[in-house]
Amino acid sequence: MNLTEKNTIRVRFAPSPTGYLHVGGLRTALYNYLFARQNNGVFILRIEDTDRTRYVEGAVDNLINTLRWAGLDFDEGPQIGGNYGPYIQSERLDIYRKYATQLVQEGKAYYCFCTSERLEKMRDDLEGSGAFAKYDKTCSKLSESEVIKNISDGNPYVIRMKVPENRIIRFYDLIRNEVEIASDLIDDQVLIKSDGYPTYHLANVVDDHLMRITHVIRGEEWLPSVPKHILLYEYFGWEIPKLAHLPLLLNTDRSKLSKRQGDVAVEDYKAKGYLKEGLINFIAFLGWNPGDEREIFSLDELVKEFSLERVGKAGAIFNIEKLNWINLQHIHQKSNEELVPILKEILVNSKYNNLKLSDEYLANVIGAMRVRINYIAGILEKSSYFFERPQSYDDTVLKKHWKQETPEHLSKLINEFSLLQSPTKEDYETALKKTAEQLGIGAGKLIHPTRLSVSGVGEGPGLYDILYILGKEEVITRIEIAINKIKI
RNA sequence: GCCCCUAUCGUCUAGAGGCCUAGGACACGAGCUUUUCAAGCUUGGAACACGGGUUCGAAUCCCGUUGGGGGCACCA
Repeated sequence: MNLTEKNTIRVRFAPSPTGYLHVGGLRTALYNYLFARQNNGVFILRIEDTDRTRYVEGAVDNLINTLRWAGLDFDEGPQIGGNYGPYIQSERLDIYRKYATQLVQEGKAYYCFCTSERLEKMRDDLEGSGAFAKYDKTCSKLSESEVIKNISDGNPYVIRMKVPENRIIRFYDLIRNEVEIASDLIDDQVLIKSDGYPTYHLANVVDDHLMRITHVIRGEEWLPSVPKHILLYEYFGWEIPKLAHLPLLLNTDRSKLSKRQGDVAVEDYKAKGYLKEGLINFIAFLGWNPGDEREIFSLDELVKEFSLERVGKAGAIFNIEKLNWINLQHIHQKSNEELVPILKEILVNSKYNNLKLSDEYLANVIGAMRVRINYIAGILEKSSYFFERPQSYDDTVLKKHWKQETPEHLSKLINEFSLLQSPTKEDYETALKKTAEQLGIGAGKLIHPTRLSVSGVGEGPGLYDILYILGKEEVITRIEIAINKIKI
């Protein structure tokens, strides 16, 4: 290992594969990524799948795909490997056992044969006494022969770490500065579970050390367990990485961001047609800002500007309206053509999946709707008439703009339209205004009923844009249908 | 219950003792534009949780209170 390698900054994102990538997880991954990239460091993905009961099939691939979609490419991890693998904890069981056994031999950990029933009862008894329900260390007093007998009898066991009494454990956090916690408040943490898998605490410390992690950047929920980790680093004689605990992402009611109160899975936002640029930009600003008034950033710009020093300490509410606005700013920065693939994917997953529409048609639709939406699926929500004929006609618009004489006016308009040869938007406009003039009425008397006829609603892009996109034949057909269907 | 973290407009935040009659953005109101709806532009209202210190001077430092969040598992 040469000097440069030795000083390389190495960070990791270490999710558990319990389903989907949470937006909070995305932000943690993002901050790690930004920190790594701006320091020419290494960004590692490690899968923490030590809880077999929560493992979800396919979750690892899903996690990786979502991370890649967001543009957060990792340098070492599952599928791509690296010098410090394997990067999936369930494939490293022998490593954890080796280190746990070492601690037992050194008297820093011990076998525990207490049943979960006994532990539960113990906690129940302690409850109400006002005390913190800590393990009573019964098994730490077992003699070596008792331990050997238990093991040879096949009694299930865990390995617990010994936590010293009366010690104040101090540590420095890059975001929170000095933090101190009394060791008496820390339980004799289980290191190896009875199923042979390690707990988070052991696996995390061992892997961070073995993978040469220099900075641990993770959610604030881990702050209270840092002392356990510090103790483990001490027991092993390892250097403690720099720590940075990020403020939490919150629901509107200020509780930790969770399902039930809106979408929390990154893939849900992707499915709605939020741009990765928009989501990343928004999420970067939940807890960080550049210190000036700029708000729209690309991933590369974030890499340049990001700094852990500027990360805030208080939790931030995930405010979808701000996301919508930021996403729109990023939509502004894309051409219609660039957005076509996103629209296509949404259509494929919609009830319009059988439609065969040209890229040109879709680009035109995007051009017409792009300032009227916040995410691409909004096009289907607000202008389904580009994909199917109106199923109904808006009642309010009907009452306001559909008069006794309207059908007659529209018939005249259809005649005028039918004369046009491959009409442009301007041709439609000219034809409509000419018809209005001949009828001796204002253009509005034709515009509103025509819009209603072709779209079924009273809002949306300019009428002539809609007519142009739909095409002459379809426009005439739709107006005819409306004349026949609408009775007042 | 105990421990830890945290506290500027409704929301995201700027602010590192005087530049603050607290700035920006989202959202909201008004206007302009537009024979629709948006977008855009202009504009308005809106906050230093409270109480004590320290200091010539505090949103900024200290202490306490209150509020909020997180953690206390053979889950991560």
